[in-house]
Amino acid sequence: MPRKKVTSIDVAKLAGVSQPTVSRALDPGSPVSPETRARVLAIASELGYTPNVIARSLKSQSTNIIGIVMSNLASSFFSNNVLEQFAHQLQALGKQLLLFSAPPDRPVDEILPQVLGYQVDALIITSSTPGQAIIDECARIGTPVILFNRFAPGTQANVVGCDNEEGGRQVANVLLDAGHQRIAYMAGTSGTASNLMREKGFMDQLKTRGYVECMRENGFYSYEAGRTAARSLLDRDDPPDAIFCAADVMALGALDVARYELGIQVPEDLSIIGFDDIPLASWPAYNLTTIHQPINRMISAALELVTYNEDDFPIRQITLLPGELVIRGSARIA
Amino acid sequence: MPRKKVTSIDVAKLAGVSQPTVSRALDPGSPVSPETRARVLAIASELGYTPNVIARSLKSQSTNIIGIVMSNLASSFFSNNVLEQFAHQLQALGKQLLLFSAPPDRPVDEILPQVLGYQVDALIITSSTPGQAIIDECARIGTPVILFNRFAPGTQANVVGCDNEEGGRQVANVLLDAGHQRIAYMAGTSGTASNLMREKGFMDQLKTRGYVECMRENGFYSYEAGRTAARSLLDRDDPPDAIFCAADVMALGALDVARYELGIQVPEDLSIIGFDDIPLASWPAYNLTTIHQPINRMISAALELVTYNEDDFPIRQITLLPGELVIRGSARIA
DNA sequence: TTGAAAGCGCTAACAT
DNA sequence: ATGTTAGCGCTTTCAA
Repeated sequence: MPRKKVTSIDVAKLAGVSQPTVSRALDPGSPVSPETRARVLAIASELGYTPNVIARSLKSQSTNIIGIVMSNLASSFFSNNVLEQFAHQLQALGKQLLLFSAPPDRPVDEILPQVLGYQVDALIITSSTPGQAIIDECARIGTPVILFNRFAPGTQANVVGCDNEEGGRQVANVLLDAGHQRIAYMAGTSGTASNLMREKGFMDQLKTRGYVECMRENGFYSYEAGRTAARSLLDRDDPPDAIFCAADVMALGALDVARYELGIQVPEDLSIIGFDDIPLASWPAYNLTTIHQPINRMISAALELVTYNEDDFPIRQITLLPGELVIRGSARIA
Repeated sequence: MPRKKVTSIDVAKLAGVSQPTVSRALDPGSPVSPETRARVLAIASELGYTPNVIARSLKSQSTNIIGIVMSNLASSFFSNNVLEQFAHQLQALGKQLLLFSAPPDRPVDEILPQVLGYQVDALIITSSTPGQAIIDECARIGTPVILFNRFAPGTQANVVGCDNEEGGRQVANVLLDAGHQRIAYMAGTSGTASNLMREKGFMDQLKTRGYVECMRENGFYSYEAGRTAARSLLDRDDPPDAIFCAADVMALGALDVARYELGIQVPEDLSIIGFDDIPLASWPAYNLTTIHQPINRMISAALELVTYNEDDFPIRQITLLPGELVIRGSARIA
């Protein structure tokens, strides 16, 4: 038995037809006589023939492959949900995901040329923001780029995300409304648009309402970073009575440090609010008050951009969907 | 500006060389005069030329794409770690991951032909076990298949996994050693090899040591299923004083139900032991005693199979790496 | 309805 | 060291 894939030529020979006829028989839209089609399909299935998608792509200039660039897959507890949703929805459309895991310390631009080499039909980027050059190149060759929860000021890329800035403002409001006096912001991975916008909305709104001396601690989107940042904040002489964490996973770290390392009562002595509403946030061990990202609607919006017609291409779209405060038990608020 | 990818022909024209020379200039191993190579590379980078991997694959019969089939990406808290590791390691080898998310309720065999259509160089399967026909087909065309923590009795596929059976035995031993009287097994997703083997090792060892009346509850690899199963077990007239959960994520659900719904002291009144050692297991809110899966070594072993030489193909390999009991605070054991 | 022919962009064999 | 030629497996004109 030869180590060889079955090709349409093999099927054609056995069926006594030409090779293109095999192609047509497999394409429901093509005109083939019912008998021929039946015979070809029978032989194809008998031989276990599967069309070579690579060859088809070369000819048809469309791979049905969507490139997705992520980082934090293991640590954020948010990306994995996003990824699974994308995978399911795209598979239903007959499209596949080519996954690129971006090291958080290196610019995406280094791996994007590689991704484009695979002739992906679209590119979803959920890690850091790519440079202008790459985005221009994608526009030139007609490859849609969707920044998912990433914002690239001044570029032509499409953006789908949660309205992070408004989310930050909401948190500022509820904390001030509840009478918190010493408020802190625990930042996420620096340079990410999500962190920038959440911080901006939060800080701006605090200032607007006359609260200016907000504490701040650098962080990173991970549980451990949340723990570290929480220690810094809570060891101060004037520790905060409320912390807004840029992501749920950091908030969980902060909660654990407060409760199990420092013996601080949450929410009695300290309010903690997160952002994302990951599944863990609702578990009773945490019961985290947070801003819910409308992930289903965000995915749907992204998918529309993935599949839009090339003619629509030059239209740049920015879709920011509102988050929603989910009140649980980690914050003393009205 | 034309909506068209730059091809090697474009580069060739501008450089005043033939198209194959462009190919050679980009391949460090090919003989090209230094001056020519420099000129070609300069022009290529100026035009933003990226080789078309699809075309290359068609010719070279190797795509550098590895197919990976997963389910539970969002819910298990284990798969996402596996996936990220694979992605990183494979990228370092210049290979990419084509991700297929398998619906848990449908057989993998339905999507595998589709995967093979992409001419993947290897196939990693971490969801359910594929049928014999597909595995034979892969063997015939020389595509390595690696079952990751899945076991297909009687097939020729390669297997890499944790020694689940031995892990189950270890748990049986420590629970009996500590004098537990009413022991229960909380099963994972039925039909998965991991669940089968863990249960077998556990039950067999209990019996060997004279304990026969082990309770049992059906479950599924998710937090919610762990909660549901825990309620069933703990609502019994003779509730268990120890539960071995087939996966950490179920154990976390069980812990939360015990503590927050039923007010049961863990580990004083109930011992809970999991399997996997996911990151959450070490968080102080859970502090779960569990069997650690040697995920790094499992990934390495799988990667060796992914990249092995075709000549080695017929050698089937089964690699079972030992897990390790990690003693934390959720079980009253010696 | 079907077959013949061309070609997607690249690599590999051969020739120079 | 470089150019010429062929061909990977498929889809897509174009004829018949």
